[in-house]
Amino acid sequence: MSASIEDVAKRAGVSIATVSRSLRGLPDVAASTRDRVVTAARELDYVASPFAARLASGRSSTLGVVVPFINRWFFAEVLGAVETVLSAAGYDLLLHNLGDSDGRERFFSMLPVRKRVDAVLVVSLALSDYEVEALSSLELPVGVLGVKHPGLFSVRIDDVAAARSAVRHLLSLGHRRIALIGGDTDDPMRFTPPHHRGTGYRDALTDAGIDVDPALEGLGYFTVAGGEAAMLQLLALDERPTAVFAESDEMAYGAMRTIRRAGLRVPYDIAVVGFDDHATAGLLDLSTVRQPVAEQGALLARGLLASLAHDTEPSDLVLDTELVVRGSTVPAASVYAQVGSGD
Amino acid sequence: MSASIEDVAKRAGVSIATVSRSLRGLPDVAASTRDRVVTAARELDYVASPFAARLASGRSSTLGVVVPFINRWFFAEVLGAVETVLSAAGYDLLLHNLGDSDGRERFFSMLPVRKRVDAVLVVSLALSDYEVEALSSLELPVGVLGVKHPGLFSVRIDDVAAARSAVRHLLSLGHRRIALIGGDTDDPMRFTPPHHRGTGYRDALTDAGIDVDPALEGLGYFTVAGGEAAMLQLLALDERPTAVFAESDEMAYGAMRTIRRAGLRVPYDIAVVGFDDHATAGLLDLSTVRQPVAEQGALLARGLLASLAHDTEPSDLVLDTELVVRGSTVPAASVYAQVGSGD
DNA sequence: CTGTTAGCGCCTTCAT
DNA sequence: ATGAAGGCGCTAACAG
Repeated sequence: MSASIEDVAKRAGVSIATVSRSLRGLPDVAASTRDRVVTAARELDYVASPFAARLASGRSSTLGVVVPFINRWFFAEVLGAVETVLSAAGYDLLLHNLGDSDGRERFFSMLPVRKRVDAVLVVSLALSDYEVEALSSLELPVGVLGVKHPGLFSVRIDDVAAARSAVRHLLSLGHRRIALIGGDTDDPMRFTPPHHRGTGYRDALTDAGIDVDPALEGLGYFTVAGGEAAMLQLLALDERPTAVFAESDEMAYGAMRTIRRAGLRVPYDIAVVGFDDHATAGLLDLSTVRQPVAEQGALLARGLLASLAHDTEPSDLVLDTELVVRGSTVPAASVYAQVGSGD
Repeated sequence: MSASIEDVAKRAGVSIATVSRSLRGLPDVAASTRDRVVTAARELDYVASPFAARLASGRSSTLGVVVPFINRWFFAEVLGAVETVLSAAGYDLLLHNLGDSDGRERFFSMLPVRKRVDAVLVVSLALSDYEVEALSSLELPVGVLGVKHPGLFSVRIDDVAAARSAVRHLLSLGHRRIALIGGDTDDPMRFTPPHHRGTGYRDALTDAGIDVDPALEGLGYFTVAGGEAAMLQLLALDERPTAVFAESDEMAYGAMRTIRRAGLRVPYDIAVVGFDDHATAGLLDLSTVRQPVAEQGALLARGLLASLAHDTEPSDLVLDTELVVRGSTVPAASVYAQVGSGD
């Protein structure tokens, strides 16, 4: 077996208590003593057994991170940022991927993070009362990304306002018949974005005095393929839209593809705005709403770590988004005429 | 605090040893006793403290998973599959994302998984001797995905053969001037695919009696943007290629985009083959080499778990790949003529 | 089949 | 500034 604290103590000629104090950087240790201990530890290639330390201290230096689908761009991006923060702080990251509603149910009923993490970070789930209660029963700091819950830490963007700004952009270009490609608000996994971004879309239209037309709202399920299919339906309408707001860039990609396949041009026949500013949005010249993805994850992770260190109160942080106008949006065809007539 | 094993023991009227045995499903416990214990545990909402259990047993029921970049499609896909297997088996997953060569260096020198996992799973890294030695020093089962190392478990595909089949496909269509868009073989992160797939490309050409032309090998860095840039250079050649083999679908997407932007047609002016059968390859009608991504992760995870359970010997599993021909590859223009002339 | 009893390796008072 | 000693909560012989 590898070296234990006692081996180090013997080699340094001190007690195990002093070894513990020295190696953890606690005060009240003579510099010379600490040096001897550190040297001995290095020579023995010693690292403390985390389990023994956790059992004795009650702290686990571990964060539980819960994501709905690890293999989607947004979640992977968040996870990467969280991992960076945690590993820099010497924390372990226990990963839980829900996958589907069964996995979700299993997670919240079993709570596999019980007695093994100091805090939990949940990404982009609209939590039910039951789920919030389950998390609260852990009596740990809990952070949620994307939603606000009383008593929980949160970092998010204002999805409603962000969506509104995207649709307003289209309105300002003269578009009046604007479609929505969104997620399923009845999805069993209950993501937060579909609700909020859909609301922002409708708000913007209403504010502009335009009636909301349910026929213009397609379901894209946050995938490229879904965006493609949704756009196909929209093109089949008697009066097709002149612009589309997709609740994610990936759905926007699908929509653009369908539009072009139908022999129409983006943006001249149909303008498209996405949401996220996904890595390839620039390449595809897609106008979109940029949100700070990694930053949300990093800030939430840091907030939780800070709370563990100083017992801070739950906070709610709302980050800014930014409309990025690229080539996929231009004035509606109808506007050219109006402008030409000097309106 | 929450209930401990002693609370359960008292409530069930047995000793803590019996509680331990009952709850872990060990033999030699009377059914009636076990029932009482299980009931008591449920009533108290008891779960064993993993740290105490780990300290006492020496087993951690935890796997360390190391990925180069969590936010790339391939790794996220693998990670998802691994997580599914582990959580089903009651194992915890400790995630380590290397990110860059600094992170990599840090991981292998500090070995933050030390004393906290039962096995380690490393994804797609060409390990240096030093790194293999570091992993071996853990004296744990180690699995690597994508490469073979003596003494380590591995699951992989035959990258050389797979790449060769893709290039052969182009050759069989009559293409003679075939470009490669690959990863940087000098990349400090040293992925395994660039080496092997590049070799397969060159082998296929050589086998067909075609000289390998370094000018036809572009660097796409496994990103869409990189593929785009590499293709731009290839188009600038005096004699441009009639076909391209990209070592990943994402690079192929970039290449296709550049080709079209240049006013050329895929596949008629330039045929494109990718690698992976990425989720959107079908949508983009890209011919490619399908590899079982999630399956590789799942099999490796299961192999490691099996090794923990039965102390099996390290195994090396090579999974099949499959050439998926779609619309991005057709016979070279030159071939039409030949066919037309009755050749 | 069940109970007793050492540890597992460290942290943390409490003394000194 | 350092040491001694009692847990932390469980597992794993060993008895019986």
